This record gives sequence, structure tokens and C-alpha cells, in this order.
Amino acid sequence: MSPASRRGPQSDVSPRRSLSRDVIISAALAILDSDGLSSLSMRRLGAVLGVDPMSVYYYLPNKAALFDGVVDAILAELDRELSQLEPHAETTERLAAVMRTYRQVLKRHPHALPVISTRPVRSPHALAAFERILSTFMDAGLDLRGAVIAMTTAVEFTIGHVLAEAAEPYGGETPYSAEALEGLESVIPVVFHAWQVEVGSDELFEAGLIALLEGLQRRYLPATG
Amino acid sequence: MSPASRRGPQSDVSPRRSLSRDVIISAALAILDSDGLSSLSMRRLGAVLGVDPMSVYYYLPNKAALFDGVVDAILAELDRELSQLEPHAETTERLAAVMRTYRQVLKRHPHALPVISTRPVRSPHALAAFERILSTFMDAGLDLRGAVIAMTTAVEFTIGHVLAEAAEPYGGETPYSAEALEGLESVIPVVFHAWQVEVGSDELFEAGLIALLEGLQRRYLPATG
DNA sequence: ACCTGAACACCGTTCAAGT
DNA sequence: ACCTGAACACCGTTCAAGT
Repeated sequence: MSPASRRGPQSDVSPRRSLSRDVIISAALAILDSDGLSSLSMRRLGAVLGVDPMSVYYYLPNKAALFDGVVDAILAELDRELSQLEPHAETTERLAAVMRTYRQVLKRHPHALPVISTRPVRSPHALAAFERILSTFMDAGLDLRGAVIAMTTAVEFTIGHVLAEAAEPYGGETPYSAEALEGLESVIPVVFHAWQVEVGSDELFEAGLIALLEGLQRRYLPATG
Repeated sequence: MSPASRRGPQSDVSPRRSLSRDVIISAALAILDSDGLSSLSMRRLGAVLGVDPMSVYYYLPNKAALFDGVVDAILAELDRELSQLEPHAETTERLAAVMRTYRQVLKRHPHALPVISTRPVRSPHALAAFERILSTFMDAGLDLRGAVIAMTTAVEFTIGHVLAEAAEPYGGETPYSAEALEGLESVIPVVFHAWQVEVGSDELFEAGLIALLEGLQRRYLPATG
């Protein structure tokens, strides 16, 4: 438990160090946001930091740990913004505000979505953010089990929604020109006509979110309306 | 429109060809299912097919097209299974059966989830599957717009759920031993106690699905119960 | 028409070495 | 303690060439 027994670099105040875990992770997130997931390589990271690519391995054991750091940084944003949320009196509205914030934070980092949606959350800021979200669900009157179920399904819906809304195609854009659905009116008439219907993604998220939250409350709240 | 004007190999009956688009995509899906997303490379694919890795490029322009093919193959499974679904009289149950089938098909290919969840669906089997799903929502009494909203949010929830349930961590497993949340009871008490609550993923999916479907019906069905 | 193989510009990671 | 650089075993893709 002594400081000397911990892995990694000394955490003293020496100003000689040019690198640090935080600097590396910030640079990684910047590459991800500006150039996409496939551009985030250890070699590119070294170049951006002005350092030999292998220097990063002094601070992080491998690329998986880098991804964990990036996810933690994004969920730190979520935790901070949730802390600034002014509470709303109405229950559904209070829950909805939390999930809208979640969506906005995810939308800010669309290239990170395949990472966020598959890596388990155990990092400090992730836990802090989920402490806030789960508490909000319990304040709504749900018991612990109901709150866990409601929060988990709300988060799963939000991640699925933002993936559909904002993610880049994994493996790159399809090359061929995607001739849409010309001449398919006879074979897939319902989808063909549905194509004409324009539904904004804000409206889509609101519809799903409110339906889900009200359905969950009806199911897991004892008797209250 | 003549056969000769189409790109790619001749589709005659010559038995000389050892390769075909379908054979390639089946092999790619087999690699994906058995060894994971990072193992699916053009070179590995060539090795499995017993052919020079570059031969694949005669049938597919690049790896993005290969991914499109894999997604189409998976949604072909969905289309086939939806066609075998015996219709249920009760509305919510009929919709739920469709989404449960969607979940089961996705769970069969967990390594494909980052691909399925980010690549847009325009392929033939994808459109056929969505024709069935959307029709089921319209048969429930929703108008076209309501059906599009309900189907889209239900699909988004299902994908988000299966990602959380079955996806492999993008970038590989975290190396450090994840010391869980020891000694964190004071800092994140709600999450700490929630950890004790065991909720099976079947139950989680059912809870979210039924809440969502009932909420959507209440909102988009005119007056019926 | 269908398949090959060399070549190019990349990857993540290990390890011995430098200061 | 912190950083370097060579080396290894990989990538996707282009292109000229073979049959």
C-alpha cells in the first residue's frame, strides 16, 4: 500500500517529466475525436506527443489500457455535467434530464462509441457517474432492484440510439454507391414508404426515452401514478 | 441491365471457379464467430480459403464490402427466422416475439456487434427483415410514422442491450486485475450495494422490452388499450 | 476470367539499451 | 526514472503479371 510499491512512474513533483498518463489520454481522445478510431495508433500517438511511440508503454501496459483511459475521460465529462444538473420536480422529467445529458456526452465523441459500448465500466469516473444516475432512479421511488433494472435498460437504449445516430461505420464507408431502394416498391412496400417519413433523431430519442421511463415506472413503482 | 454489364465475375455455371462471394462471406463469418473481430483479416481469410489473400479482391472491392456482406448474412438469418415465427394473437406479445428473435440472432454473433451496430442497413436481406418487423408494428395498429418510431427505438434498445450483454471489449480485455470495488462503500454507496443485486440478462431484456413496447403503444395508438 | 505475388505504407508489442 | 530504437510478426491495398 506504500507509494513505492505501486506500479508505474513516481508521482512526485519533478518537472523533468514531459509525459504523464493524463497527457497521453488527452492526446488519444483528441486524435479519436478529430480523425477517428482507425487513426488512433500508438505510433500516431507518439508522433502527436513528440516522443518515441514506445514511451507510452512506460505509462500504460498496452492499447487496451489506453482505451480504458479514454472511456474514463469521457465518463468524467458525464459525471461533471450531471453534477451541474439542476434538479427538476417532476419525476419522469428528472430521469429524462439525466439520460439526455448522457446522450449529449456520447454524441460529442462519436468515434469512441464502439469502445464505450463494449468495454465494461469499472473506472473511477465511470463509477462516480453511475452513482449519480442510479441515485436519481432511486429518488424516483424505485427500490434497489427496480432502479438497477431501470437504469441499465435506459443506458442500453441510449447507447443503442447514439450508435445508430452518430457512429461511423466500423471498417469504413461502403464503397459502392448504394443505389438506395429504386424499384423495390413491389418487394418491400412498407419499408419503401417508410423511407419517405422523416423522423428527426431528437424526436426519436425523446419518444423512446419517455416511453421507456414511463413503462418502467408503471412496472416497478408500487402504486403511485 | 444486361448480365454482361454488371461488375464482378460472370455468373455462369462454369465449375472451374473455386471462389465466390458467398463462399468468401461465409468463411469471414466463420472466422468472426470463432476467433473474433481482430482475427478477421484479408490475409487470414485467404489462408482459410486456401487461396492467395489478394484473390478476395476479385470478388469484393475492399474490407468494408466484406463487412457489409457479413452483416447481410446475419440479417438473412433474422429474415429466415422471422418468416418461421408463428403469429401470436396478443399485440404486445407479437411485437415482443419479433424483438426476442432479433436478440437471439445478434447473440449468435457477438463478435460482429461493433460492425452490425454501426454500419447502415441497405442490403437485400436487411431490407427484407425490416419489412417484416415494420409490418408487425403496423399490424399492431400504429400508423406509418408511429411504426417507424416504435420499430427504430425497439431495435436501438435491442442492439444496446446485446452489446452490453455479449460484446467483446473493443481493443481487448483490460490487463490489470480490476480490483472490483473494494473499500468504495463510502464513496459510491448506491453502486456498491447495487453490485450485490444479481439481475439476469433475460430478465433485463424482458423488462426493458415490455416497458418500451407498452409505452410506445400508449403514446402512438389512438385510443385502444 | 480468375488468381498470384511482390511491394508499399502501415500496425502493436518486446526487449535491450541509453541517459 | 524515464525514454529510445531496432526488431518481429503482423495489417489493407495497389498493381503488374501469370494462366
